[in-house]
Amino acid sequence: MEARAPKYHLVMEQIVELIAEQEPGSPMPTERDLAARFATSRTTVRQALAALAADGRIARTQGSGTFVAEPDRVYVHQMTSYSEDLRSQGRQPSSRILEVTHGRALPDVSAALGLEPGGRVHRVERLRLVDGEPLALEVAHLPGRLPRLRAELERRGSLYETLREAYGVTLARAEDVVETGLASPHEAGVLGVDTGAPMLVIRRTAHDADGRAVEYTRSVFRGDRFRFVARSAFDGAEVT
Amino acid sequence: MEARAPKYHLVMEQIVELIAEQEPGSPMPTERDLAARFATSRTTVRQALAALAADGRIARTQGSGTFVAEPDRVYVHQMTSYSEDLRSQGRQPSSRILEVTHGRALPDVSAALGLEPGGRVHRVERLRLVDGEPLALEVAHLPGRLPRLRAELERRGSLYETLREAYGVTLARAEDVVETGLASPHEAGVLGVDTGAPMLVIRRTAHDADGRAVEYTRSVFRGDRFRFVARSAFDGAEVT
DNA sequence: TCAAGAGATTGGTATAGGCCAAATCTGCTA
DNA sequence: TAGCAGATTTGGCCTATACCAATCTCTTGA
Repeated sequence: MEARAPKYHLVMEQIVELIAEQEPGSPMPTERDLAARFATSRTTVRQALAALAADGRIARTQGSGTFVAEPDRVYVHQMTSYSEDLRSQGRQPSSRILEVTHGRALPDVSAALGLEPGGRVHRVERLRLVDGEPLALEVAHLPGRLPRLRAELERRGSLYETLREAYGVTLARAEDVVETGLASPHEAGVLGVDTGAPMLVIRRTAHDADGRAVEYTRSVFRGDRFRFVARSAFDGAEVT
Repeated sequence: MEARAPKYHLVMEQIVELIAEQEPGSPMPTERDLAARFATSRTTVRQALAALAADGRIARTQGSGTFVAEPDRVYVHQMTSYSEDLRSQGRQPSSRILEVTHGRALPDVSAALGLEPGGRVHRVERLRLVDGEPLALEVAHLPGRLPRLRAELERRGSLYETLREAYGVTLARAEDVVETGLASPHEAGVLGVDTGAPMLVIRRTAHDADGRAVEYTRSVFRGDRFRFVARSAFDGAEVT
């Protein structure tokens, strides 16, 4: 039942010991040095380093080197306002609109929004930052007529505020499905992570008070930094 | 801003097209065949296949081959009983006790439970299965005196039921922190996934009505199958 | 005919090395 | 002294190959 540990995992553990007493920011030996030190190939070292990077324990910069890192965790509580939540942690949230389009919905989107296949939706792609650093890439899909959406959104910043004030759309309830994903090249590029890095994906479907689906949003958070916090009062629920 | 897509990502997309019309269970070309077909190295093909396996779209068996798979998703709602939730989805949940120990808590555990460093805790390691297939590895840490814990737990199956009925411990509220993780060799072995496969990790801290921490549990779910669902009523919360 | 063993096939892991891209350093010139 | 160009360093990506482990198929013997 006990799986044999691959060599790169052992190397990873050795690297953890190596950096245990190092201050965040301090440089580590190069990949080539680590390979010589651990008498292994550079590829094996790279696998070990990738796993540590996925956990935010090291930061790797091409051309510069690999550095010990303190995981800079961001916690977001489900029931609270994202921005207020971050501010209460002393963080500075901001966001940037990357693209706003209007076109046919892909099958998963139209299904989530209860549209007929190929129905038209507005698509808003935003980058979410904390203290100026990218944290998440969010693509919202919104059905219905939303004239001048980009301008209205740029004026207010908040998508929900925009929906409510500019279009009379008020959200009543939402369902978040949390899962893992691997960063696509596009996501990797805008978030400053590697393609294939583990990400925390949240797919939200929100409905208004009449039960109409008014939003389907897929958000991809950096797995090394983001933590989703859900609280519950007990009724015997045993999630685990 | 657009990152160059690594070759393995392109190969992955080609493989997706290749299997788009295939039935789940149907065999795919071998790694060596795919490498020849896409004029690339087997290592690059393997990277592409690993990404698809992480999403549950293919199943890889050493010595046998690689097969198209239908992601067999399991959805668990935060506010409901795990077992009842699964049964309502027509699934058959079960669990198996792997190990029950009593010893010194590691620093993260003692911190989570508000114990002094090295304080003693009971540790219960369980495998969670759905329809006979491993889904999660769960390690619960429980403070206090819990005599004959293993026997009591084996009698009842449910940890919370055991705590309540055998030890008078009733949980009042819990906080779940959801994050990504990579499967350790141990986790990989018991869950039947590869070391390093992306996992959804839920760390739960539960308190009783007096605010005492009575449980700290880390659960590691297969990222290719497990989805954590959280619902909220709106108060302007904008998680994404 | 069935079971066991041998051989073939296929995925799993690792090595050695090459080449490219990003960052940094060094040296030269204005 | 500052800026720029070139060289160097270091991480990022890929190739070719070898070997091992798990599974499947075929052959042989009882």
